[in-house]
Parts: sequence; C-alpha cells; structure tokens
Amino acid sequence: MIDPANILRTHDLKHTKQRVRVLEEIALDTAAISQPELEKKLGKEIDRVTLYRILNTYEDKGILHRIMDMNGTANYAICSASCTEHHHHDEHVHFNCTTCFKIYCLEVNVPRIKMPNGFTATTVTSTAYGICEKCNSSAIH
Amino acid sequence: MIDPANILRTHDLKHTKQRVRVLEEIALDTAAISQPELEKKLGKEIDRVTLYRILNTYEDKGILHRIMDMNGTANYAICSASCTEHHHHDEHVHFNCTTCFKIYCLEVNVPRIKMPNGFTATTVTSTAYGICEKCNSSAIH
DNA sequence: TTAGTAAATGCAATTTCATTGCAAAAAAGT
DNA sequence: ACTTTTTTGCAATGAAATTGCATTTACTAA
Repeated sequence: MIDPANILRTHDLKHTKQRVRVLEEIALDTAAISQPELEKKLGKEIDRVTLYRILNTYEDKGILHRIMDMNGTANYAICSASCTEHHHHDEHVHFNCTTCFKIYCLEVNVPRIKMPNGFTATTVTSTAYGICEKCNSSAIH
Repeated sequence: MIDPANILRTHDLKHTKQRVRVLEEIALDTAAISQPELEKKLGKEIDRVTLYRILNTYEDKGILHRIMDMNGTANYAICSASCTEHHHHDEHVHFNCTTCFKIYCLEVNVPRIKMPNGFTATTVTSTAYGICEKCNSSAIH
C-alpha cells in the first residue's frame, strides 16, 4: 500500500491534510481517476483551485502521471517507483474501458516502433480501448 | 488530392462554402491541424460556433478523425477511405512533434498487443512524441 | 425559374472549466 | 511560542464550449 506521508517526505513537499487526502483517494483504486471524479469526491473538503494545484505539483514531482482520455479529460494514476522529477517512465499500455470509462495502467510495455526516416521519437504511448476485467465479469454473471 | 464537393456528396451533407473551406484547409497539410489553429485561420470567414458544428459532423460521419494531444486539445486529420460512420479505422501511429507541435499520421500500423486476462480490446492507438522530419532537417541546416 | 421547406449559419447569451491575485491560515525550523 | 515560508481558499478574471433563435442558404419539385 502507499504511504502518503512518506511520499510527501521523499519529494520535499510539506505535509498538509489536503495533499494526503488526494493521494489516499487516488490510491483507493488501481484504475486512474479523472479530475472531475476527484473534484466530485473531494469538493467538500478541498477547494477546486487547491486540487488543481496539488495535481500539478504531483505531476511535476513525478508522483502522479497524467493520462488524457479521448474527451480531453485529465486522469491521474500513481507513478511507478522509477518516475523522477520531470522524467516520467509511464511507458506501459493504458486501457480505457468503454463501459465504465475507467483507465487502467497495464503491466504491459509499449512495443518498439520503428519510425519513418527523419522522425526521431523520444517517447511512445499506447492506449487500448475495450472492456475491462470488472465489466467483462459482471456481464457474464 | 481530396475533392471536398465529392466528400460532401458521398456523405449526404449539404454543400456549403464553410464546409468546403474546412476540408480545403485541413487537406493543405499532411499533418493534423488543431482546433485553435483552424479557428485562427478561418475565424474571419467562419463563425466559431459553425466551425465546432462542422468538425463534429465530420467526425460523426467518419470524414475526419480526432486526435487528442497531451494538452487535451483536439486535432483533426482526414480519415483514410476505410472509415465509415461511427466506426473509425485510424489504427496507425500518430506522431506529436514536440518542437512544432504538429501531429502526423504515420504509415505505420499499431502493433498487436496481448491483453491481460479479462481485458478485451477492440481498438489500440499508439502515439510517439519527438522531433518531426521538418524540424529535424531545419535544425541541421 | 421560382416557390416552398428543410437545414446550416451567425450572433447573443449562457454555461462550464481553468487561471490569477491576494489575504488568511497552516507548516516547519528556531 | 515566535518567525518565516508555503499552502490554502475565496473572489475575480479569463478562456473555451454550448444553446437558443432569427436569418440565410441549399435543395426539391412544380
């Protein structure tokens, strides 16, 4: 499990209850959570603006990584341990469920792709769309 | 080259000068063009709202496909011929240039990815970030 | 060619979402 | 407990997208 206090300490961020709450909320689910969902869940406790600022600093510090969905909405997931400030290593496949709209970070690496002449790629992302584990099993039963 | 009048006819869309202009503008470049760029170029001729509506109907009809960049901005490119209404076949790699911010549709297919148990994927997209052909060559000279 | 009707456009108003400035509150160190 | 620095919340601003409606434009059939 994640330890919010420890994460904040190792990234030289002050320990505030708002920052802890955001990490707790995101850690509840293995799927990424969207900014609007977070806002709905934490809106009573945390000001909208503060939430924006916390998410931005977490992204800068490499604590969270941001995944844009097909609607241009930001989704956030906890970075793997190898992420460092200004250098994310989220080179795994993302899975967007078209039923529950959750985004999962799969334990599958993005395959190597050879670029056409003249194009040099530094990062490659890969996103799959379909039905997730939970939605598939609830459809069967 | 693309023929706007023909595209409109084959998709049962009325021929208007605004619709033709949008297609012409998008066909000028092989790269995808962002909504704000389109707005800047066509803002004098076409109302902002009309542009939104045209882009939406083109996407619905499978004439354009929409690519979200990392900022959540919509970019549009002309669909390959195999796109039909409500079923896009843009399963090629997209390239986002981090210098000029243009998005290219590469002639490279998205590789097959095996999903974890329980996850069933219907579509997979792949996006590379880096320096495009033009920006690379202008950096050398 | 012209009249009728169905659809697309442009404008104004509204709504939604993100950002900025600043005063008050809260952390961390002494 | 006191001081300094950072974070938070609120209000105001700014930017982007959406809706309603009157006007204009495209298409069809006489």
